[in-house]
Amino acid sequence: MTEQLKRATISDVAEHAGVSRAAVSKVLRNAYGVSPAMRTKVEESMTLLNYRPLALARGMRGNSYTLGVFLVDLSNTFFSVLAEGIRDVAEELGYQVLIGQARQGLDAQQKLIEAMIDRRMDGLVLIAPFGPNDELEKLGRTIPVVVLGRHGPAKYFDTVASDDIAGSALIVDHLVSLGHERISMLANTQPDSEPGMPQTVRRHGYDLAMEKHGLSQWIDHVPGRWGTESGLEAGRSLAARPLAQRPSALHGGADVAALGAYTALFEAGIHIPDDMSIVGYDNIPATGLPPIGLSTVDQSGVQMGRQAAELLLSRIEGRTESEHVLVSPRLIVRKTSAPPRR
Amino acid sequence: MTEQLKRATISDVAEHAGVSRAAVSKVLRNAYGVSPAMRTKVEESMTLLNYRPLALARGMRGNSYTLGVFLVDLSNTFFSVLAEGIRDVAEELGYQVLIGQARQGLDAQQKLIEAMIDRRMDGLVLIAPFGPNDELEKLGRTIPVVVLGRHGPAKYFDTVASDDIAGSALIVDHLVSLGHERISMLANTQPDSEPGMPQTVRRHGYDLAMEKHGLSQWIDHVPGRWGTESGLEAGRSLAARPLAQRPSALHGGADVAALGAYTALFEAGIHIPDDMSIVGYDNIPATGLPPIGLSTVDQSGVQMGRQAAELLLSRIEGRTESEHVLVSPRLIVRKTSAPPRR
DNA sequence: GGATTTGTGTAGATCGGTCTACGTTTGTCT
DNA sequence: AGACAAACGTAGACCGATCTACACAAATCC
Repeated sequence: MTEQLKRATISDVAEHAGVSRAAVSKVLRNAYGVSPAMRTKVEESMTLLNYRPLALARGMRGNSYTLGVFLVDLSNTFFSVLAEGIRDVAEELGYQVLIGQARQGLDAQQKLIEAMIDRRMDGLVLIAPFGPNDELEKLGRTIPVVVLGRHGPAKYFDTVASDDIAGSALIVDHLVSLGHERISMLANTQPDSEPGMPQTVRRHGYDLAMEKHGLSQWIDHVPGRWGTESGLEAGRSLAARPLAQRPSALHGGADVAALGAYTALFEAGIHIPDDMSIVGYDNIPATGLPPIGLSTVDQSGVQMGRQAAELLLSRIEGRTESEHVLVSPRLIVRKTSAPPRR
Repeated sequence: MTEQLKRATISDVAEHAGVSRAAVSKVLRNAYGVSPAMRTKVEESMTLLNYRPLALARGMRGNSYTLGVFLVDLSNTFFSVLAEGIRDVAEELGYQVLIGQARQGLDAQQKLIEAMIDRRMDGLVLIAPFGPNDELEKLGRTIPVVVLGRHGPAKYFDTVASDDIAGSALIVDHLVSLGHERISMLANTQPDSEPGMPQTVRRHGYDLAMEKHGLSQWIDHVPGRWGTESGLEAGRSLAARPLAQRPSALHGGADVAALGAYTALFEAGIHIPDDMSIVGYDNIPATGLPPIGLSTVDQSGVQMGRQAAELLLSRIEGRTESEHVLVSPRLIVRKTSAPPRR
């Protein structure tokens, strides 16, 4: 049984190359003041000794070369697509992405963010965080932060979001063009909703679009949160309404909720789209399964993830004025939206 | 604009409490040699100064209190359920779980694992890793490792897996009891398959079950990998077969693949379950959507995740003999399995 | 040709914890 | 009472990098 070989440290490399530790460190960081001769000499020793710098130790003074991605819900596959986009960009620049998943609740979120700070991550991407904008501003003054899914403006962090006003308009326009008038929306009415959160903006976009079409009288927010569970409940509550008070079409708010509602309505014998049209939002993979074929709005998650990573890295490099990116959504018509039967 | 307050260090706490840094460290680690008086004194100072130990610095000598979860595919929602189980247990014991997602390929996997080691994680849970068992054994001698989804035996790491032999038998028994004889299986035929991998064991379980029922002549492995893409292709290849060579039922191997096949067959006009029955494996959320209702095998992911975390933590505490846990799967009959039409 | 600048390399402090070794006090046993 | 062990607390090295300050040599300037 061979003894576990001790891994090489920067001192080992320095000794082997016959230079100082500081010199090796410079090579490692591509810092100024290294002659070509020295660089090759050191690099040879590094490969020879199979040296890998200990990211942990680097983090003590310099960068940890680690980015944290904060998520609430790993089972929302849209979020995992975002995470992929982030990873792709980060890896190209030698950063490692580590994902943390928080339990529900503001407390758990705070804990996880602290845990990431305590591990000296160089920056954070927050995907659909809860909580007031103030808190995020405070956080943004402590560590570089990009928030994915919340709209700007913000002073101390960047944002990348889908243009949710436009997205809601796409949905309402589409449904109206099919002949619908009575269009409800699954509105995320979490108690701590803030301006800029997608639920707030999408709801507002829905209101605006309805007004634009002269359908203000039919504006109807079905309360709940955006998750499968809550979508189920919302669907049941719709099914329980007397026929005369039931909408002919539904803006699902988010795919996970829309699919939940779909499920509940289906189980109640309400046929989609004959009895009711449904359009979701996010274009998660499950929406494409053909027996379902949920019409939805696509936000090109990978692209958004890449954008977020680029912003975060440039912020780590020193940029201080905040930037706010809006991505144009795209309507995807499948099988759950059709003219009302009437 | 208030200046960002510097965070308190262990020295600040020590000074405030009028004790040595070593003493504070002892309190922090619940180490031996702390009087009750001293403990309360130190703890008061800690809360007063709002002190949080820097996990990064702790990792330099002691534990980093961080567990790494390695994943290949974040969009496989079964994996995210596992991750939740791991997190729940780890958090109770003061460990933080961070998830790393690798690109496809052995190289990318190796890189990610190294990155986790370089961040001094205290232990790793590998979910469905690629690669030969030897490599994992070598890894297990470097750092505590639990492999989720691969069967034992193994000397230097623990495993938690579904009893895939039993799971495959559940599927075949169920289909046979419905009257099927010609039962094919989507067999994951990745080039680097190793004994102990779920794809290997489930395929073997299928073979055994078919033999048990005297159906050896119908054993049929449809080649591919386990992913939506590959499932689609497999489904198309099945649809392209002349009717006489088409199975009447399909063991999907894994839900993601089964849903892919479902999609392709559906699009080819083959109706499920009238023309063909399909049973998946994993019970991912999408299988429960009512218009689909994929029959499948449940492995209680949260439970498996919890088990894995418990094993990892006990290994970190010093256990050295490996343990291998097998979780009993459970058949879930929904709507995609029915008697053959004939 | 002396002064200044530029390029290259090093010594040693530093980050914020943990750990070992040891000194001091207190308690227990004969 | 003296010997010995247990309990408690501290000093200071240590983990593996980065970073600041500075020394020295070569190149450039007037």
